[in-house]
Amino acid sequence: MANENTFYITTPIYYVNDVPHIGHAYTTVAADALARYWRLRGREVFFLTGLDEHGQKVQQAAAKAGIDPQVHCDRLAPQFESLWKKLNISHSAFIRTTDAEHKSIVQRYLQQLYDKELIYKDSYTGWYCTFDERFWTEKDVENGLCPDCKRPVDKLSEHNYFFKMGQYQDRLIDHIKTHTDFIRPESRRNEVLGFLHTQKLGDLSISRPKSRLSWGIELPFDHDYVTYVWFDALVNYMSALEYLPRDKPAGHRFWPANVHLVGKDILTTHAVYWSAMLMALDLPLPESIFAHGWWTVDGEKMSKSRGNVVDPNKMVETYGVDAFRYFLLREVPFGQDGDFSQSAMVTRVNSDLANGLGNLLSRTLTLIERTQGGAVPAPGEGGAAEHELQRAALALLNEALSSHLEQLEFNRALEAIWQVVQLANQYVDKTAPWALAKDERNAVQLRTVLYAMAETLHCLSLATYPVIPTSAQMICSQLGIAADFTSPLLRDRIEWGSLKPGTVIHKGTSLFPRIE
RNA sequence: CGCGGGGUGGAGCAGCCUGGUAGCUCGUUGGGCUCAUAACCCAAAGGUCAGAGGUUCAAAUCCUCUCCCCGCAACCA
Repeated sequence: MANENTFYITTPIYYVNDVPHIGHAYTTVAADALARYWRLRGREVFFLTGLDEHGQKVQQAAAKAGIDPQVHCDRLAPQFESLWKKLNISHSAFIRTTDAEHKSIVQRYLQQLYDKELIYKDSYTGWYCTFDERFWTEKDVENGLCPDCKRPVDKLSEHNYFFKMGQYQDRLIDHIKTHTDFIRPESRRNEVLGFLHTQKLGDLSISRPKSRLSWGIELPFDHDYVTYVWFDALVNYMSALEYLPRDKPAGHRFWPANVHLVGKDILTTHAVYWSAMLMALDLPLPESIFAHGWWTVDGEKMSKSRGNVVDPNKMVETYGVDAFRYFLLREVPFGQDGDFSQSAMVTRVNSDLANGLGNLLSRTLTLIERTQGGAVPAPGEGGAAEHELQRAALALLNEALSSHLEQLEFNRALEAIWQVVQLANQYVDKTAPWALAKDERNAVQLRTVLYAMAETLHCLSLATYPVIPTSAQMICSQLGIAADFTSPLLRDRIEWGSLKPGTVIHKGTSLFPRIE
């Protein structure tokens, strides 16, 4: 059972040789929103992301550039680190599989399994493409041709080490059946179950001979081999805990992880391989593996050859970091595929952010500035309209967080939060503070309305912080509230009335400028 | 017959499990307001819920068949 005071969330480690795209940004932003949320709730959060730096492609790319693979990795790693900075990602640690500590931990695990006779040597036969320097399975090969480069492949045998994964099939099925949240969303869970029910789970080839691939972690029990991706990469979720948390020795209190966020393409890897590995190592399985969907671009699959890869750096520069973060999490149910387009992006930003939340803040501040000398007024008793706004806003916001955000239903959470924006706008329209301001006899009523507007925004800042942290902070500072979002402001439910009358506002630049 | 998901106003979706006036966002049209980022608020138009058959007093919702789209089908991040 995971610790109730901690929260451990991971993204996959991204392949260092890749150019960061919208998919990388998506997973990482989602993880960040959850990490920020649980910190606000008062949990101790460990949020891990990082890089997978071994393997064929890195070795080849480095060779081509005539440099050492490690130097190659060191040159590429910053493009991810700088993107995370740009996207305002609050990860606790950044692991690289070439870290010396990671390598030795991987070796320790491999040795453990070898000693338990869960790893054995056997011959591996497959279809080998000399050009791509990789094996293909029977099914991949079409008419004896490499599916990638279309050159003829050869049937080749080589010795390799295998992990006895097959024996965990029944335990896996049982675990997935008895832990309904283990694989999410449910459709993916059914897929994995279907896969495990209809096929015989085989053992897993976990090594490559150095003669073919040298850029990897050497097997501790055979120096002629390196371990292939699985142990190297998946173990990062455990190894990081040993050397990256500030108080290293206690790092393991974060295990089992609360959520591994993954793309749907690597679900089997996590749900089946990683789980079997953990079982073999007698370690608890993660609480939950959540597979999100893919983004298409203008209705088409994103690919280098199509040249339609979305660069998150550009999105941040064009639309702003929070607008991009908001779009990613609002546009599509997490778990389903979605489509990205500039026009959808612009529509979202303008109607939800600029016209909605941004404009609400703007009209509130202007009214307070003009009629109250720039200080949040003390409210009067308040009537039915105020009570209804307060009740509905608190209900919606708390519901959005505790039942939607916590369930990774980001789009629903944001939808519910934005209903509050609409309610507030309706309230303003109905109470017409600009009209109240014309007659001194309505002064109390006016103050009540303005306070309600400001306090609604204050509540909104708390609820939106996980997704749009910079803007939430900005709402508070413009309202004159000294909110420290790094402290557990949300330890309890969002409550009404903590905004102090007399607070001096600081109307600044537009929260979200309209995009024309 | 490999397993699974889906086809709902112009666009994107919810509703289907637990049958009973078809809902949301964007867009369109008309009106209101003027505090606000030409934003906000109200209203209207627009759907035989892929097709056919069946169960039922009643079906988008349950059953059967057909057509179309999409995932999964492991050692490919």
